[in-house]
Amino acid sequence: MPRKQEVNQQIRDERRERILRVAAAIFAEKGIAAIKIGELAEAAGMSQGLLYRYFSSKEEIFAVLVEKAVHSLIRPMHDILADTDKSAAERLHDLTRLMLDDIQACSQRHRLISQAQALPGQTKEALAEMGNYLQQGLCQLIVAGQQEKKIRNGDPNRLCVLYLSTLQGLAASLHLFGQPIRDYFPDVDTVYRLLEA
Amino acid sequence: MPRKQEVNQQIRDERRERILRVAAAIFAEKGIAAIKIGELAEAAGMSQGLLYRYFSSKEEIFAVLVEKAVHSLIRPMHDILADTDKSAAERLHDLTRLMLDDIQACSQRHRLISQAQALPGQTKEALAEMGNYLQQGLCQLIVAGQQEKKIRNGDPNRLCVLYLSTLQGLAASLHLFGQPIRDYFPDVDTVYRLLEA
Amino acid sequence: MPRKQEVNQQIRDERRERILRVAAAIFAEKGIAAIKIGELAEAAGMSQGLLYRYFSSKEEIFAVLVEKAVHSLIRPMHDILADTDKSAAERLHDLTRLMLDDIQACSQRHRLISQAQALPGQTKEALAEMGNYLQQGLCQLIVAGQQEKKIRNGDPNRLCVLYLSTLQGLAASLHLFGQPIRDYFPDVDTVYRLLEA
Amino acid sequence: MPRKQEVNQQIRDERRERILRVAAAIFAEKGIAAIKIGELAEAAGMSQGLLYRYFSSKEEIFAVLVEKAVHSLIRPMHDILADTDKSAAERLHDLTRLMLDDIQACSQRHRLISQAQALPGQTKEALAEMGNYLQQGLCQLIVAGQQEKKIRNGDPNRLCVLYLSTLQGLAASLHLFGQPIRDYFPDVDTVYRLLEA
DNA sequence: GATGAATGAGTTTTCATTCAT
DNA sequence: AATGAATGAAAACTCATTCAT
Repeated sequence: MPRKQEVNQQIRDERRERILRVAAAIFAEKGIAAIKIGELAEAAGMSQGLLYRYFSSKEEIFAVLVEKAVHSLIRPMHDILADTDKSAAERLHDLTRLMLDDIQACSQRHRLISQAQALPGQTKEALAEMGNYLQQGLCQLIVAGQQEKKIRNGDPNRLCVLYLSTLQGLAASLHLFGQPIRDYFPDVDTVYRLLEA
Repeated sequence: MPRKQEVNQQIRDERRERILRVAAAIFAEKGIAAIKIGELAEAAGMSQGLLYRYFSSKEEIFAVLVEKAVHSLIRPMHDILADTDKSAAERLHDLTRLMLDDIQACSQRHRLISQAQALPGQTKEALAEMGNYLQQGLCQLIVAGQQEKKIRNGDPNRLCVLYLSTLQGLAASLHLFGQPIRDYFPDVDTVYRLLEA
Repeated sequence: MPRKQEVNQQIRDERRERILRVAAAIFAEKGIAAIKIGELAEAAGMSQGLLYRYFSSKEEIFAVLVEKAVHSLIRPMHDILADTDKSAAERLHDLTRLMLDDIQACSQRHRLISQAQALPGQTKEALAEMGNYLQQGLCQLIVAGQQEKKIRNGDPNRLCVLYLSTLQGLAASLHLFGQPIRDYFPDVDTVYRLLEA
Repeated sequence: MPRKQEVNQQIRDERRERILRVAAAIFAEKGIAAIKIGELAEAAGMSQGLLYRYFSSKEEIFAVLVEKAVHSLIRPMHDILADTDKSAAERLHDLTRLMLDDIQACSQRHRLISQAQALPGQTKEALAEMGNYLQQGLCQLIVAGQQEKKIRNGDPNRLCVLYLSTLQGLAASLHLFGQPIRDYFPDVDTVYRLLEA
């Protein structure tokens, strides 16, 4: 019955995803504190007991949620860094577009990160690491860009912090105020100007 | 003999402030969901019962906290708008400095706003109003600045959203990552550049 | 300063009465469980602390309230029993009128008695005693009336129970349903018919 | 394997009934104010948490208790009214017997009604409606009985009020004084005499 | 594997009573 | 004597987690 096992595994994966998706939705609507296991199980169309076969605790769900959010930030950054065909300035421009698009598509994912402080130490550390990774990668690009004379001068770390904070702020605003922000969401070039020489 | 009324009132005011201060501190450390009435009362050096003479519920404490945070944003904005002696560009520069200083001094206050979604409808609406007020005031200044040819062209609302989001993002980052961010906190001119012509 | 003491005592008496009056009013409106010391003190126009100089506990207030209600039932009964000039039948007729008038004037007082079970043992016993006293007195009158051939035959205790329950029921109904009952409140003769030969 | 749905429902129903039964018993012994959720849960042999799966609040338990009491009054009245084979006088006699028997069997149920004032507005209104229904039905019968010359003359509403109050009073007395009243509980004919021509 | 009833520890909230002034 | 702030014990209520079926 190897076929059966495969099917089983697929069902398991789907369910896991569903739980995470529903959790993200509830979080988006009411904040992290409002995620109740009961509500979550119901919204995911399963019993509470079953939910515990997929995650060992509520905290774990949060942790995975944050981890996924983190990866969705790291992956594009990684790709951009690896894309050595382009100039640093071009890559920063690409990164900016990527991020802005992603924020508009799923602002809650980004916002989730800013609530991670409520989580246990391990997750927080992972988060800090991710922050460092992002910052370091970005710094490299900025330094390279500065050498290309395409990126403005100044401490690259400062530029980094400003740039990343701006992105995070946009995600938060978008989420908190919704349509009014969406209507006036800044375009790539406006944000990129933060970095431009 | 009963205590004199004014003395009483003074004590009341002090206690109320203390509760809010302690709540803000706990929030800063562990997030809004972690504020337990018991812990709060203990940290404020009073019984739980007494705390309920000052606030009718936990929710009310949150609401007041957010409201105060909102006012601390609105007031400086208001002052800047009223300061008609200066040019629009100067005033925007001043506002930027004011905000950055305030964020560095009390990032949790700013961050609190981004957790307001957990609150009941009324508070959320007040928040949205405040957002509108800020945005409108800022837009006026930006339009005026554009006429002075000191502020870059483009839809003023878009600039607004970007500018305010950047500030909020800085507050969030500062809070979330702490010292690393503080070390590279951007200076006024770097942020102001978002607006500059 | 004997005059001063007299005045003081008068003030004390008035306050005591006021507390009881207010307690009775709250009870009337919301039931015995709803009497909160804080509310009571405020409605009586004094501080909670002062209230405790007049009554040592909430329970005591209830006890006194019930006791007063009991006495207001016992006294007329006593008077009627003592009024040996009239025939038993006449006296029963008088008693009926007295009771009905009193119920209409202050139904809550009567109703209070039926909530006395919530009170401590002592008060309950006093209540039981009062019940016995009423029943015995009434029985005497009924037996005398039966000898006069003016009161219907049958076990006098049974008649007693029925008669007293009817009065209590009228008080309860009046209180619970208010005006609709007041409009159709039975007259003396209709009730007296329960006893009449 | 999950329990079968019908079995589950049956367990639920039984538990719900048990809670109500225990609540009624505590009420009977100590009054409505004395019902503590903790005590209730323990007496019903379940945890407090479980109890809240059956009733959303203490108030709701009261409300249901009163509602059930009300229905147990309305149903027999309804049946009697529908029993058109008999004369009005016969039906009133039947109703009287029914009521007296029920009062002796479960006086607390009747007494509960007189504590309904402690409940929220909605329940109180339902109660008033029930009062009206009873009164109207009874009035019809009385008027019919008067036409049959079997029921005494006089305003039927007044007779109604007196009759229903008498029954309520008997329930209250029975409960408050217990055995002494039970020993001398009036028989059907004695009470019926209130109505008889 | 799946259910949802059951638990119980933890949290908020209330309120009679006391106490410093 | 008078106040009303302060207490603390008790109550209501919530919810993550476990467990019998």
